Amino acid sequence: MQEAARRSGIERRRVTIRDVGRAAGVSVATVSRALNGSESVTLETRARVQRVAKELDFVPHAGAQSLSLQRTDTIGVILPDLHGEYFSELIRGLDLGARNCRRNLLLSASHGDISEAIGALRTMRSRVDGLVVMSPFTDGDLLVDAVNGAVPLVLLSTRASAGADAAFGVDNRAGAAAVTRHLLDEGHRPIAFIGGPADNLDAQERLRGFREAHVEARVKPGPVLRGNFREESGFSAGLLLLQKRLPDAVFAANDAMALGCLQALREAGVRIPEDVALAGFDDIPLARFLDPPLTTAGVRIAEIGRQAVECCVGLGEGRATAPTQNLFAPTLVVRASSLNRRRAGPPPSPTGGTT
Amino acid sequence: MQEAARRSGIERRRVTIRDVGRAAGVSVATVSRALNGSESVTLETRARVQRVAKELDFVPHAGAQSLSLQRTDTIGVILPDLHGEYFSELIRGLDLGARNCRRNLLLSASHGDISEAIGALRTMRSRVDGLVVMSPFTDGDLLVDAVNGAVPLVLLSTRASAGADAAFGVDNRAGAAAVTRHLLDEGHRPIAFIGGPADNLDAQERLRGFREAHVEARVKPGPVLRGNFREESGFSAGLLLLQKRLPDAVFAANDAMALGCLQALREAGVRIPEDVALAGFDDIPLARFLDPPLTTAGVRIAEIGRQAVECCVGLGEGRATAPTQNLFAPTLVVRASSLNRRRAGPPPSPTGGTT
DNA sequence: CTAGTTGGTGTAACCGGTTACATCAGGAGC
DNA sequence: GCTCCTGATGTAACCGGTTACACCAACTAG
Repeated sequence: MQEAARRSGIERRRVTIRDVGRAAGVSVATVSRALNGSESVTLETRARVQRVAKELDFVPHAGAQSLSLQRTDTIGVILPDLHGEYFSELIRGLDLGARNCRRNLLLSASHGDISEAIGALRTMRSRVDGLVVMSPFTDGDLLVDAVNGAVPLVLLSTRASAGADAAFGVDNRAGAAAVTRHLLDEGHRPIAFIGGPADNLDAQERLRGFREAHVEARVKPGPVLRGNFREESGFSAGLLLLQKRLPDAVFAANDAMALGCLQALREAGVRIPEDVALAGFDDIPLARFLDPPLTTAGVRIAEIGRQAVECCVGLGEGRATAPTQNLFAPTLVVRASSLNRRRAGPPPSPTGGTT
Repeated sequence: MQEAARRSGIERRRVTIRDVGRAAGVSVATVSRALNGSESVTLETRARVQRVAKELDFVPHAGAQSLSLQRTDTIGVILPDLHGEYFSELIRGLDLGARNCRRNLLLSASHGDISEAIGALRTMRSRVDGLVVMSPFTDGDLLVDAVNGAVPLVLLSTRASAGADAAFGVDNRAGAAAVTRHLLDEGHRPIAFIGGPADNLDAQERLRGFREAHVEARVKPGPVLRGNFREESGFSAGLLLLQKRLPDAVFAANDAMALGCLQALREAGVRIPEDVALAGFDDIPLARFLDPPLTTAGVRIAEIGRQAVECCVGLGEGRATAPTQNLFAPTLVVRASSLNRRRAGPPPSPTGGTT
C-alpha cells in the first residue's frame, strides 16, 4: 500500500490536519473549524491553530478536500489551439474570470480534433467544477454527451446545443455584414472573400454575413476562396487572386489570413489600398501595426472569456445566471487598408508598391 | 446508454466504483484492477467490467485517486502574464510538454506581483505534481520558500536559486551582444538602448550584453532609456529620442518596445532603417510582418516551455533529468530594419518616410 | 487421498479532509 | 444542591478510490 509514500527514503511526509491538531493540542475538527472560519471556536484557540498551521506550513490536500466537499474550485477550459493572438487574448480573459471567482484554471488544447477534445473532456470531467469549451468545428451535442451532465458546460463559438448550460459567441454574421457594407460604401466592387474552414461555425457565419450584405445592397459578390484561418492560407488565396483580374477589395474571414493575403499581394507589387482594399476580422493587436493598418471587425475576446468563466462558476453554484445564449456584437474598426484611394495611375507593376 | 442516467431526475449521484462493482457482480478491488490493467484478472471479467463501466459512464473521481495515489497528473504553471505573443508561444510549448507526458496543465498569472505569485503557489501546491514558474522580477528563493519542497519546482527566466530543482532560460547576454555586434558591424553608432524593468532579470542581462559588446568593440554606447517591456514604453522612449540628436540605431530590449519605438519614429517622419536602424529581442511572430521587418534575437520560446514541463514531470517521477541549469542560445535574425542604408538625402522631415 | 501451490477475487484499511452528533464544563434558574 | 442550557470541543463516519492481505477453489505432487 501507499508505495508512493515511501518512494524515496528522504521523502518528506505531508503535514496533515492531524499533525496540526496534535501540535496545537486540539482535535482535527477544531483545526478544520479554526482554519475555515467557523464561528464556534474561541478566539484564542483559533489564533493558536492558525499560528501552528503556519509554523508547520500546513496546506490542505486538495484531493481530500474535493472528495469531502464535492468541489474542486477549478474550471476546465478546452480550446482548439493555444497559439496566436486570438487565443492569447481569450486565455487572458479566462484567467481574469477565474481570478475574480477565486478558481483555478485547467487548460487544454484539442487541436481542432473532436476526439482529442472528447478525450480532454473525460480527463477533466472529474477534476473540475465546470467546463468552458470552444469547438467551432463540430456540433455541441458530442461535447454535451461526453460531459453527460457531470458538471456545467459553457460553449464558446460552438453550434448551440440544447444540452449545454450556456453559450457565448460573437455575432459573426452582423460583424461580417458590417465590414462588407463598409467596403461597398467605399465604392469597392467586386469584393473577393477568403473564407475559413468549411466545418467551422464562425467561418460559416462570416461568409453568410458577407453574402447577405451583398444581397441587401443588390451587388453581385466577388469570388469566394477557401482558407483555413491561418496566415499561409491567406497567402495562397492572395496568389490565386493574382492569377485573374484583381477584385477591388478582399475581405478575409480573419485577420491572420488578411495578413497572409497582404504579403502575397505586396510581393506582387500590388498597392494596398490604392489597388486593392483589404479587410479582416477579429482585430487582433497586430492589425493596428500592419502597413497599412488593417480594417477589421473588433471583438472583445478577453471579455467573452471572462464572462464565460464567471457564468460557468455561477451555474455550478446553482445561481441562475443571465441569458444562456449570448452573442457579442463586433464593432467595425475602419483603418487605412480599406479606404478608397484608387488612383488613375498605371496598373500594378512588380516594381511599384510600398517600400 | 447514458439515457437512463441522464433522465434520472435532477439530483444525479456520481457513479462510483462500487456501483460498477455491483452492476458487474464483482468487488471494487476487481473493478479497480480491471480498469487499471492489473494482469491478475480474467479476460472475461475484465471485459465485463469495462463494458459495465462504459455503460454507466463511470469516470474515477480525481480527488479520490489523488488522495490514494498521492499524485494528481497535473503540472502547475505560473507566469507573469498570459497576454501577448511571447506568452502565447510559451503556453503552447507548455501544453505540448504536458500532452507528451499525459499531464494536465493548471495555469495562473501573477501579474508581475510577487505576492500574487506566492498566493498562486500556495493554492497550486496541493493540486499538482510539479510547478513551472516564471518570475523574472524576483529572486527565486522566495518561490522556493513558498513551495517548500512540496513538489518539484522548475524556474523559467528567473534568477537561479539553489533550492529550485531545475531552471531554464535564455542566454540574454549572448543574444543582446550578438544583436549589438551586428548593429556595430553595420556601421551604426551610437546605438541607443531601450531597456526593460529594472528588477527584471532578462532585462538586466540584455543590457549587460549590450554594454559588453560595446566594450569589446571599443565603442562608446549611446543613451540607455528605461522601458517596461510594453509597447507604450517603447513609444515613449521613441519620443524621448526624437527630442535630441537621433542615434544611428536603436536596440530595444524586446520586440514589443521596438514596435512602439518604430511607431513613434515613423510618426515623426523618421525613416527606418535609412535614418535610424532598429532591432528588438524575442522574435515574436509579428516581427516578420512589420514594415520594415524587424531584426531581432530569436528565441525558441515554445521549445523552452515544452522542455520545462517535461523536466518537471521527470523530476516528479524521480528520474534524474538532464542538467538542471539550461540556457538556450538565441539566434540573431537579421531583417531589413537594421541594415545600413544611410543615404545622403535630406534629414528627416515630417512628410518623408515610408508609405 | 492429503498437502501444497497457484491464480482469481473479496474484505477492509488507508489516503486527508469535513461535519453530524456526542460530550463535557460551567453558569443560570429553581 | 440539582437540573437545564449553552457553547466549545472531541469522536467517528463519510467522501471514492487503491491495494495488502485473507480466502478459496482447482489443480499438482507425492
